[in-house]
Amino acid sequence: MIRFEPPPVSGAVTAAHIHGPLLLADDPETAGQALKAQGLRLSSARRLVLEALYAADAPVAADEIADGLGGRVPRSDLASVYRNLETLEQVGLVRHVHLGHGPGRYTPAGRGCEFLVCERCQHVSAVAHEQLQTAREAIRAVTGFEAHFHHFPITGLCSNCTSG
Amino acid sequence: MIRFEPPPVSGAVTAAHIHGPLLLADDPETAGQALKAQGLRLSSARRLVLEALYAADAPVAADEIADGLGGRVPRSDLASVYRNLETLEQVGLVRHVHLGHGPGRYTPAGRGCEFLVCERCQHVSAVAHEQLQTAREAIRAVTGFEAHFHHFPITGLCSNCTSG
DNA sequence: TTAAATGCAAAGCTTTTGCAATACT
DNA sequence: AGTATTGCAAAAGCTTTGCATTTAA
Repeated sequence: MIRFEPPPVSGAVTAAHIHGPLLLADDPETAGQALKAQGLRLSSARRLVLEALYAADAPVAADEIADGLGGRVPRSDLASVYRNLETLEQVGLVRHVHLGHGPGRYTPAGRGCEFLVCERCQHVSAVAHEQLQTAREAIRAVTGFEAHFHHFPITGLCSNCTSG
Repeated sequence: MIRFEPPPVSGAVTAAHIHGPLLLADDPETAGQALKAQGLRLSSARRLVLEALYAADAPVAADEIADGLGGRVPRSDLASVYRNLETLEQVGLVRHVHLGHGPGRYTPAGRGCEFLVCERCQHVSAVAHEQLQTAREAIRAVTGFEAHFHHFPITGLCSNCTSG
């Protein structure tokens, strides 16, 4: 295994994000209570972000939340959305992923799934965390690395695109 | 396995990049000849980008190339660097990856390695393509998905950070 | 009451695009 | 000679920051 030092030059890779313990909340209300339990305020802007995250059936971008998710929730200020997403992520209620180029996407944390993105058809699917256990062990055996598959998806070809 | 449609809303995930066949060139000169063999011109700006890519020992960002890699090669225009990196990638001579937040990073293609990034210490390491074969098979068995691990790194904890 | 959070505006960073001038073949 | 490519400048897309005002506790 080749080892690189962390990229040396300007614009070096920054900490992707800090993984604290994740909080499992099944709905915006529970998540809101968890927020308060952390000593943070549950403002209407935050409630709104939580509602949007739980209303969506897939990870959403900040500007989609600010735009009110196409009418499903009230619109709000983009900068506040970003700030609140960051706060929620620090507290462990929200997780943010990159599914390709374009904006980062946010989703409630604690749901224990990882994403697969097809390079050919761009289809995004999700696998339960445990389903990747064998793969994780294989990687660990060979590299000593404990793979999480959080934050970035596994890219490749979906079953449709390999068989076709 | 849960399936999502491709994210529906504005700013949808865009094609990460198109994987044509990769070209293996061991040095900038060979790569340059491969370029010409494709009917493309080998300009001095392109030569420069190739030199920078091969001079670096890890994937580099476009602006680092434009800045002359800290004096190791002549400086050049950032927009042209981006355009040339895209051209080189289309031809299969260059591959571009994301190792974290911050700018994308570029590296000669055809070297057959994938990247591991530690979430705790941000250390970047590279594994030979074949070393991940077992992991790929495990993923395929469970999900039907053919994992490539190109483009995005595997994130998690390096052996240093798990044992510590 | 008062510190935390908001909303607006402006800036920052990465990447793309338009276009007249240049240089590769 | 003719066209691909360049270099500059400007814009576009995503995210962060400053600051006066509002609001949750």
